[in-house]
Amino acid sequence: MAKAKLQAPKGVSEYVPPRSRAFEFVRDCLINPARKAGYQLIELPVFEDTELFTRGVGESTDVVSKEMYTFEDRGGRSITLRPEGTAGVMRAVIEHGLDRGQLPAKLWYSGAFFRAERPQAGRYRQFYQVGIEAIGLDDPAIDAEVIAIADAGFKAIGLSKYRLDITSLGDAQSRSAHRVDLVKFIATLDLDEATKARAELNPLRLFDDKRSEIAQAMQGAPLLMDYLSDASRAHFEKVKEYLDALGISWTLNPRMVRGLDYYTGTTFEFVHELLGAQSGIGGGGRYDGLMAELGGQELSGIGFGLGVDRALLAAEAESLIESDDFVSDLFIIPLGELAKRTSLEIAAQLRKLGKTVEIAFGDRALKGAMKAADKSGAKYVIVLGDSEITSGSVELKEMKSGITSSVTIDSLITALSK
RNA sequence: GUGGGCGUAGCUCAGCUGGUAGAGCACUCGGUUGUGGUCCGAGAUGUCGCGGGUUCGAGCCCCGUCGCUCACCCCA
Repeated sequence: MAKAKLQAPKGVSEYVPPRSRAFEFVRDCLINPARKAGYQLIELPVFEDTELFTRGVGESTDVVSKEMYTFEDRGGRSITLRPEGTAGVMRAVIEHGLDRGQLPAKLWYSGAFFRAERPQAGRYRQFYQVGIEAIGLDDPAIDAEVIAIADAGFKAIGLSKYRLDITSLGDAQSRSAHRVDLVKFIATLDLDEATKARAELNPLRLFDDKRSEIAQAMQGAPLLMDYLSDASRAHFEKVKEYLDALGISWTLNPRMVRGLDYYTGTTFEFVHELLGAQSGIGGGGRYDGLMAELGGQELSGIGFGLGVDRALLAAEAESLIESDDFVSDLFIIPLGELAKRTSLEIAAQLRKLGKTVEIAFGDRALKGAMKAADKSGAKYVIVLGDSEITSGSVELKEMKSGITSSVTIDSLITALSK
């Protein structure tokens, strides 16, 4: 194409019809379980003070060190397009005193997030997540419920070819004991400079390296799971027990690593089998130090982020998406100027009563309009001309059967509701 | 940041050892004066990503460039 042609910025996900319908469906499936569990909407800005993320997410993470969209606003403040949801929710909870009321505070959100990465299948620079956060309760039962809510979302879509990985990162005590031994172990490995630097920032990251020589070398590394304090272990055992009781199958993955520094205790990840390299469709965990880190009270929290784009990709990979699940109740074809006006009135009436109504504007040939009606998937069609308006009755055609019946315009609503 | 693949109509793609573009789908109109799906006919749509080079001649070969895509690092 010519270079003057405008196009979307690199690596963003866009959803246009008809696929946008599937996107909407997937997103709603992921949101509804949270609503049913008493979580309430929190709608936040897509940009925040950069410091929120450097402090909240952690400077050692790739997300913060090289993937943030950061810029200066006109007042010279450093602003960043949100790369994830939890930090912003914590900020708002503290700012609005939601942590002073009934606990836990249970919130859900849905929207766009941004990371300046090299795009690939299932990884976009602007992507969509649905997330929840439960703040102020460290009962293992809520860990299980949070996981169950995510699972219910995926199941509502119809997904089945995925697994749930869980582990516990323990409390601060558990982690520092493990870290000492892990660092010692890593020091015995022969690593390139970049990997060494990464290990220094967060040695756990090496567990997630996909290069086979690294994975092999890490086989004998000490596992955090073996360093859990009694309290952390007991908490984690309970979580597993509750998941079993819920009939949610899980896989213990002691090598699982999450990319954000705030995670503690229970962490989990949903991995889909049919996706490419970016197979994580959702994940989350506890973040018991985050509130305090951001200047709030010492409150624990747990939450998840689910990838809407990836869940859609997964649904398509499992052939779950029906191409035409949207249908209008009625399609009106007006013939002439008066009919056009009357159509608008009829449509407005019926829409007020809850019907989905489309009108074929543009004075096209009747055959073309019928074709458009057919394509739209409308259940019924009426042709509205002068004779119909004067007589007050129309031929209501049921598209599927082709049968028409004569009904008065005033009784359309009852005819459509049959 | 690193590596591979690919750029031809709105979409999916074909285009032979170089001879200045084609199919299917979709779209519009007609066959059928105010009733869709099938069928038949007609029509519209391209600076072959862009720039340069080789050649009598480039969609095809060469160089550059931009874009897309997949993978690595990492993540939803």
